[in-house]
Amino acid sequence: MEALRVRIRDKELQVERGTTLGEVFKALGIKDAIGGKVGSELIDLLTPIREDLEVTPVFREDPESLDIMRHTLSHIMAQALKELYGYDKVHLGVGPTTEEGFYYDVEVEGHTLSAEDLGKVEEKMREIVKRDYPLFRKELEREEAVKLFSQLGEKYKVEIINRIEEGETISLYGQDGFTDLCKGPHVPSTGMVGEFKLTHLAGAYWLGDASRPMLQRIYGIAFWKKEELEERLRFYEEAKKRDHRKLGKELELFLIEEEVGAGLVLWLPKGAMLRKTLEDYWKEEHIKRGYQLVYTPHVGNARLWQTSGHLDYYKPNMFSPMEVEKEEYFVKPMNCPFHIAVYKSKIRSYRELPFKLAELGTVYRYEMSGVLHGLMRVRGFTQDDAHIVCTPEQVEEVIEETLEFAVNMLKDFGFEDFRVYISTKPKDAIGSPEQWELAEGALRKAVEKVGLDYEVDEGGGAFYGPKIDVKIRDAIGRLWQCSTIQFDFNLPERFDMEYVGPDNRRHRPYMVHRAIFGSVERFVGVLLEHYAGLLPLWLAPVQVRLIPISPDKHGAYAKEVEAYLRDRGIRVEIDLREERLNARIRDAELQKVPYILVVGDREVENRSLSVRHKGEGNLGSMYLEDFARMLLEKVSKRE
RNA sequence: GCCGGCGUAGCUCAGGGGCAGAGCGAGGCACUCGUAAUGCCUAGGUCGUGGGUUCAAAUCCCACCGCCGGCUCCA
Repeated sequence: MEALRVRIRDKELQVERGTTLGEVFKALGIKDAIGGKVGSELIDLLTPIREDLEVTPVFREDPESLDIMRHTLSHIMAQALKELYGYDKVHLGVGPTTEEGFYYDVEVEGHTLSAEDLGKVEEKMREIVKRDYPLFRKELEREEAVKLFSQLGEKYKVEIINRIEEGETISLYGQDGFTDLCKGPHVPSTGMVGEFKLTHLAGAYWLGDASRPMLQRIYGIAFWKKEELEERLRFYEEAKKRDHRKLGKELELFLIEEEVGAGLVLWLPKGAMLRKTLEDYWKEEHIKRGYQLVYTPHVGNARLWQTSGHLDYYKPNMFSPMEVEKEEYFVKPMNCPFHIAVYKSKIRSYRELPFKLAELGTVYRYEMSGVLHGLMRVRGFTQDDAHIVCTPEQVEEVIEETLEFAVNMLKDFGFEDFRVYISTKPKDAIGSPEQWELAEGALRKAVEKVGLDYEVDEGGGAFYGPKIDVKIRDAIGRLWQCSTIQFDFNLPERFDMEYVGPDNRRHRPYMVHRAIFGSVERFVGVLLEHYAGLLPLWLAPVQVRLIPISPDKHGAYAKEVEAYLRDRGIRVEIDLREERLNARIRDAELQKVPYILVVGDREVENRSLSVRHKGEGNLGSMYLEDFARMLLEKVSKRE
């Protein structure tokens, strides 16, 4: 019998081939291990040892243990479904773990699962957990496996088996009367799982392929500790409270309605004010940094979109054309062809480069109905777009400046935590290797110089050039894609863009597209969720709400205060309703207005204000002039 | 686009073959009030749209539109 060596920490053990990891741990007196790690690969206690190994035990404290336990829960869920709806009726797809739990894609013959079923399934799962069935693991030859799963009626599993590569082990896991094709790892018995809850139900194409059948996906979340599970559920509640669609309605910021059209946004007065503040700031910053602002049309001749290549590659996302004087026109899905037309309006010298054009350009894209989502995913949106045309020598500096600009602007909106992704050359790319090398090098150097960590998505770039994406982390930890800096080796060729160099010859420039917010609509959505609707003073559509205690007696003074503040650019609203003071304060609080000014006899007499701040509460009395000065100071500092 | 759920007053929602409801909001009246909801009265709905079943449809069935959760897509 062949002896194998297993190293665990400082211990080494000689074992027979086929001994399981669980047996090894037991022999070494290692208790409570959930599984083991070999390199970066997780194995479980049921896994037989076939070669010399160095194993690190995984305990409940280790984050990897969650993955093992969650995986078993997805099997327990599958068994529960089979027991409830019949072993021959439930056909299993895939059942992997997720970042916070697990799911299983299933098809239940003759029954469509609905939300009410989740409770039943959960109950059955708890039963299986309580019975504490031991799990078994088996290995099979391909033919045997195909035969077994064909007999079980598991058509999707058979398909998976046929996709497993030659030479790979085909393993089964199961408990009680349940067997599943599975790579593992698992906990050794159904009683060893943590706290869980089934959360929701959704459709999912088999293998993510729209031409394949649609299965039902049941999602669950799972943690070792009840508190962790509850914390996660609270997180969902919190996210729900911050939902920008809900806040947009409550704060009267925007409206999306059927009568106008799906995915088309109406900005209500308060939302429009917020947007204006944001856009004014954006424009000022761009002018400061040497960008030139332009305005371009909403539609363009088909020939333009032919030249740009959009009609060849992007047409499914474009709104249908309209005919104008026997020619086709398209509503723009992007601004680039127009900006290029601006660039090409005269011969450009190298002395003009880098040439930076910027526009808050509203584009329209035909998005599939199922993906629309509040302001985050719409059919008409405003890109904070810019195109930078430069020489090869300038590329590095341009990218660095652009990235630094983007990050600083996002910081001004209160975002501190950024994730940067660089996407490099894909297989079917255009452009020369030198171009790609220069561009990718510039992207890396820029990120490093700005001092950000980054991940590289090898081969994840567009065919026409590499890019940097910046994601921001919001107040409750979610990541949102915002900025993009994208090289384009395609359009300069297609549009035959040129500049005259110091050698008096014509050269092809480099061009980058870039956006900082990405889309103004989406960015406003992210801001609302980040701040839970309580926007910073400089962005708040209404900064001050004035409440005269008696509109009759104190209304005149309140109007005077209103005019004084408005003259100084402060966004102020006055509440003259014949309502109780408390009621009006409550309304202002619910509208999340940063400052509430109460004026009554005392204030009228000494020309002061009683100041109440959202969050800090009653701040006491201030003179009007002092208050205005303080407010303007805070606004200018973007507090 | 696909799967499932949902669509009732401006908003949040109840009702589920037999008279269309509540709270908030809106308008009116009274109260004249000092830091998170004063009371009373009134108006407001083709029950998403169209078709069908039925003596009778908000309610049951079909189609469409929209929304929600996902899948997919995002050169």
